Amino acid sequence: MPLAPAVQQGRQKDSRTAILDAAERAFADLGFGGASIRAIARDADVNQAMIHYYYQNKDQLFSAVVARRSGEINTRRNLALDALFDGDIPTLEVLVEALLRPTIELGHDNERGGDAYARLIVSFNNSADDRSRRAATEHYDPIARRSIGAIMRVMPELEKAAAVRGYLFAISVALSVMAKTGRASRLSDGLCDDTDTEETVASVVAFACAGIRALANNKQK
Amino acid sequence: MPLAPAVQQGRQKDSRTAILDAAERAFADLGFGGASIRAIARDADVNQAMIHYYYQNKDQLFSAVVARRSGEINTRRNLALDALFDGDIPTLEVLVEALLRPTIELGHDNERGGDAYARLIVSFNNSADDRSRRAATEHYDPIARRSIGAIMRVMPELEKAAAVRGYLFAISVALSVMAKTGRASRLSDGLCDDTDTEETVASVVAFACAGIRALANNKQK
DNA sequence: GTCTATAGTTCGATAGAC
DNA sequence: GTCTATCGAACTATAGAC
Repeated sequence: MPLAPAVQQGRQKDSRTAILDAAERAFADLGFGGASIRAIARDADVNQAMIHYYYQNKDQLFSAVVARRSGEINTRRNLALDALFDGDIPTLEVLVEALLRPTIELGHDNERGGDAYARLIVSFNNSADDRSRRAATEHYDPIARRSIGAIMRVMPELEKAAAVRGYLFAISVALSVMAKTGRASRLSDGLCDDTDTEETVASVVAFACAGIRALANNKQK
Repeated sequence: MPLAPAVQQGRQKDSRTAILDAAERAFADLGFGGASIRAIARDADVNQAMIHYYYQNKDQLFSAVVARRSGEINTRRNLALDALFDGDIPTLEVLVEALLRPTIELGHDNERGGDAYARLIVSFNNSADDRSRRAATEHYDPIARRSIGAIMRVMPELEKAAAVRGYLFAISVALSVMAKTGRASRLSDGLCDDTDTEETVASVVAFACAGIRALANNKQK
């Protein structure tokens, strides 16, 4: 009796996500160049040739890893922005929390491997090679533009250059918090462990909002 | 007539720094795993075997790259801290600027290759592999502890956990500014190019100080 | 879809001549 | 110190059987 198509499809999907999960960890921990398809296949418990069958080559595998996560973050952010601006203009705190929460929560979701993607996004967000630039531009520039526009609506006195800076500064803080691996607790001798998601969100939001307001007062040029 | 020792020594030193410069660019652009000793040797215009002769292996070459820059930053930061606390307690703005300026200025010093090191430091500061952790712990934890202590002296009402967070947030903003490669100007349609070092320092300092003060008001736990 | 086998590169590191 | 030559291992990607 041949395998039912449903079962085959189920196994396909499992293999595909197992590959993405393993690739995400590998790219995050070893970088694109340091990660090897062989090791990813071993980690995902699939045959090496399957990775080429599903994703053709290493570059497209990398793209698939980024696309999966950015899609989720962008969807959540866009929904939050839609909801925020359908009535009164929200406060800066509410807006910034809506922007940063999806990112920080994903980074704290270790069960789903969010910690690995956190390190990965920090890496390509700060790298200058073509592959990294493409990932950032393609997957994150549109939502960045919309977010900057939202900040300017909430704080009309902020010049555009300051709003861009404020957004980038806030995101960099949120990303580094996502990717931090024991550095906070090491430096504080265990006093500050960053495990508590709500406490982390509150700290980052407070820090970023005060910073953005300071950029409004601190006249540039 | 044999070569004079002075000439030989001069060439040695040039080769060593040429290797470090090329390695810094390679590690920053391609990651540790993606960089190859062969390509570094080609870029530095030295024989491949010379890299092993001077630095034994890839890991020790990486260490040497990090040590060269961190030594400079740490020296400048320690001198600044010594000077700041020999009389009255400085303001938070003065302290934060003293902490961040060496880092930001190095990142803007493209002629000396500081932009490459900027990307490199962001990379290992946010990575979880042993090599990156070792680089961060060994070269930057001591000055980080001293800096956190200084922040607490300037703001006695700040709890230690908040001071640690404030320091890490401020550093992450400064580092991401160093490493940013056209993203600010792309998102602002050229309005904000981050070429002006003084303007950048002023923005980051204003943002970070306001953020740290907000952490003091925002009672944790 | 799944696998083996392998072609074709490139890598880090070393040995040894000069 | 500087170089060539090379070993042995790892890599990406593909061809082709089932």
